[in-house]
Amino acid sequence: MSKINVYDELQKRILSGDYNIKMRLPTEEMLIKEFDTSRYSVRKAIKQLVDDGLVYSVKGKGVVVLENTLQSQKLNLNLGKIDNLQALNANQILNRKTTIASFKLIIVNEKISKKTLFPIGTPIYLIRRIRNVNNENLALDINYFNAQLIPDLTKEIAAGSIYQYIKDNLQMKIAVVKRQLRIEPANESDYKYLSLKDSNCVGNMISLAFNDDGKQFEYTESHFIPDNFVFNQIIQF
Amino acid sequence: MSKINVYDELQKRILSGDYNIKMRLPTEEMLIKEFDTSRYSVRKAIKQLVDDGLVYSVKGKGVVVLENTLQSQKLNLNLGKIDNLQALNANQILNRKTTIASFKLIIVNEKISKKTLFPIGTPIYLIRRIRNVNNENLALDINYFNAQLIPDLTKEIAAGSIYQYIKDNLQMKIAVVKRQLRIEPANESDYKYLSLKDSNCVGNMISLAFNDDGKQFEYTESHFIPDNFVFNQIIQF
DNA sequence: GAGTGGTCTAGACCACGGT
DNA sequence: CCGTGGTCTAGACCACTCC
Repeated sequence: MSKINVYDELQKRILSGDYNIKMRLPTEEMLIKEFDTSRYSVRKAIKQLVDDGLVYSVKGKGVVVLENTLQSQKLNLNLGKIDNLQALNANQILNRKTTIASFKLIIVNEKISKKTLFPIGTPIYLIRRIRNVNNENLALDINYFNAQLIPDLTKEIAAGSIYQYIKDNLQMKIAVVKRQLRIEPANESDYKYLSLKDSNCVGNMISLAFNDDGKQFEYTESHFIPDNFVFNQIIQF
Repeated sequence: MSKINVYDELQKRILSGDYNIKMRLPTEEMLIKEFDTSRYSVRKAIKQLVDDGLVYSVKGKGVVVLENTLQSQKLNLNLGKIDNLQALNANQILNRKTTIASFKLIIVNEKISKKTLFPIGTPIYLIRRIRNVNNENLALDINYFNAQLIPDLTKEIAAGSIYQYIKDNLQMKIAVVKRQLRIEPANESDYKYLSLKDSNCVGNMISLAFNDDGKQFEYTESHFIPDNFVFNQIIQF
């Protein structure tokens, strides 16, 4: 009999409501016995469930199952881990298209350096891409890629997935992405490129991406039209 | 000689640039020796640094220090852990005021239940509060508190901090808050209560709060005017 | 006081990166 | 191959909750 994964099994039970009545998980000791494993493994699984926002550990009390796990899970279809466009609601997108609005190789000056955190003098690809879904221009991505770390970019690559290129062709590992979201008045190019309709604001998601050498290889601003994306967060106290 | 905290010490060194040149932390074994502690404690400290977005662990390679830690830390003055208003940029707020726009005790109907996830029939306090900072109405909070879990609310309490009341008077522990942020067209009450100026959009931060029994005691929508708050996130791959 | 999760130690083996 | 971080086990003690 092969060992089953503690996390998968507990998640399944929680989501199917097996623990809803008493609002508690079995104690660590009971889980150790049931799954015939060590305390380390049980605690690792519980830690994952806590990160998912399904349960909460209380010292001296037990592991509490949060209410409305099923419904509030919908809140938590986390904006994926890959491409920036995935910040959009990815449900049944029928027809998506990427258009290159501009593609340049430039050198970082003081102004750009201040914004992107790239050192002055760094060569970078500056790419503006329009994300069209079902005939609406939902997002304008303004990418700054360090050309020393991400060399030989072309319009053709940019029309597809640059992240795919980074992983498959350059075999570079993406380690961490830091993001900040703000709401801003739409600027000239937002009006030009986005299907803003009556809105005069955009969401601006700023991303800094780092590879596994700790080097920042990307600064990106994604300008989104309202009503088309969500941003989730779980805070533990 | 009392033991120093591994996390605090490593964080201090990273932020002061001690490891920037080689972009690596010492190996776990070296840290175990230096701090005269167990591998568990060293790994716990590193885990915290990873969560802070300061470093990244790579198997077979080491713990890599991310570039621009100081600058991108600014990105990461995480929207605090307490009251919803802290989603605002909290720098040097001179003069803040809360005004109660409405205060009602109502019973959850089907429509409200669908939105708030409270069961139909639950008594709730429905409170609308205007957050005024330096003579601008920056946010409109629409709170739904389960009146069985948060009893005896008054306008006076609501004019101050309800979270303070929950913790100090009710001695209830807040366990988890799940949040979702969207951008929406401003509605009638947004125009009425907020200093929107020319903008016709608001940020809408939806919060579900749970106590340490796993019960959801709050559903809140915070409507913010643009340009006045940020939302941060760190994603590990 | 009994039972719970949180911290910590000591040790083993595995999987991956770079030489 | 060696050195790295990742996983896992077994066991001890601490801090908190609740009766």
